[in-house]
Amino acid sequence: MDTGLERYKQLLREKGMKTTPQRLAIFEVLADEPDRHFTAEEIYDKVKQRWPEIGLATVYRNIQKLSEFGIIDKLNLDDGFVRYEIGDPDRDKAKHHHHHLICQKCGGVFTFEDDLLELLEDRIRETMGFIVSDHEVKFYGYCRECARAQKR
Amino acid sequence: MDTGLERYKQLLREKGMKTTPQRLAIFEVLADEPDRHFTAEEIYDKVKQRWPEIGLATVYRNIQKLSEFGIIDKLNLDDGFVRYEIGDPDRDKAKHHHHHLICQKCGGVFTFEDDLLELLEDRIRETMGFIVSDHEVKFYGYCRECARAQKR
DNA sequence: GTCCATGCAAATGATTTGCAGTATC
DNA sequence: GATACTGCAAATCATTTGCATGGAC
Repeated sequence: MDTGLERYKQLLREKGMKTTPQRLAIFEVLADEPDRHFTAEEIYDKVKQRWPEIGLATVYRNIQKLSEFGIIDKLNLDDGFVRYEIGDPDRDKAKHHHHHLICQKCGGVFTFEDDLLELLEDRIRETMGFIVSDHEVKFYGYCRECARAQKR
Repeated sequence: MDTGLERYKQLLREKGMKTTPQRLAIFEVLADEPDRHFTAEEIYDKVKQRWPEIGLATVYRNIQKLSEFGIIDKLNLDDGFVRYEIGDPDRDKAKHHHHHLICQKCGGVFTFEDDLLELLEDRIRETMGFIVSDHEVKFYGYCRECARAQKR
């Protein structure tokens, strides 16, 4: 399975950055579980299983780079942590058709694919002259499970 | 002009909270400039002009309450500060038809009114069983001014 | 008079930074 | 071998909290 590792290595080379094992391990942790939304600390713990000597600062420094490169996406769930998830490997310059649904009961985070927002972005350009290049959309509410439990 | 002050006082009474001058001053700062997105520190500075003895902690404690009551809205622009703006005084239970456009060049924040998202929310309920009760939508890009400047 | 609220200072906790040693190219 | 990277510890900085005093009801 192509996890994008090679592409990542190449990108590092292009940028004059070195491919350290820690750096690759961090990437792999994110790439291995594309549906999770990792805290820096969670990434740290996960990487530590294979690289016990790694420091938390290294994780922070690298997720920052990863995020700059657009390889991972930042996500803020307003719980005091910045979270990260691996980006879609084959988005050229396409928008993220990817929103987050946050359950206010169980705290679960779900994703929803959609492209309705492009319509909205067109509308924004037309009426405001504002050119949208990215967006972040969060929906708060109750997931299927919790909504069902609530109804009784 | 009805700023909602009276309604706020009444709400405080109902909740068994006291109407201290600091508390009202904080509310007024937010209500006076509905289009601004205030940092806690900014609110503090503003209130300080009339109440020089006020403490920053008091501001934090009160905006937290205000936010719980739904009187002001939290807003995270990912710049390391939580921001606040006064909510729409006559939303009963209506959703916010109010999105934020953030210019990546000048840092300006604009608002855009729209109800297209309700369609999306219906779709989310139908396909995922997730019941949306609120949302936060941010668009990043270039404002009219900066887009124009960029083009040359 | 009771109880909530305030102001101050100290605590917290996620993230950043300085620096000396280490590994990659 | 030069330069970027790491790990550690210390620093930052927004926000929270403890506590004694003060004010609203």
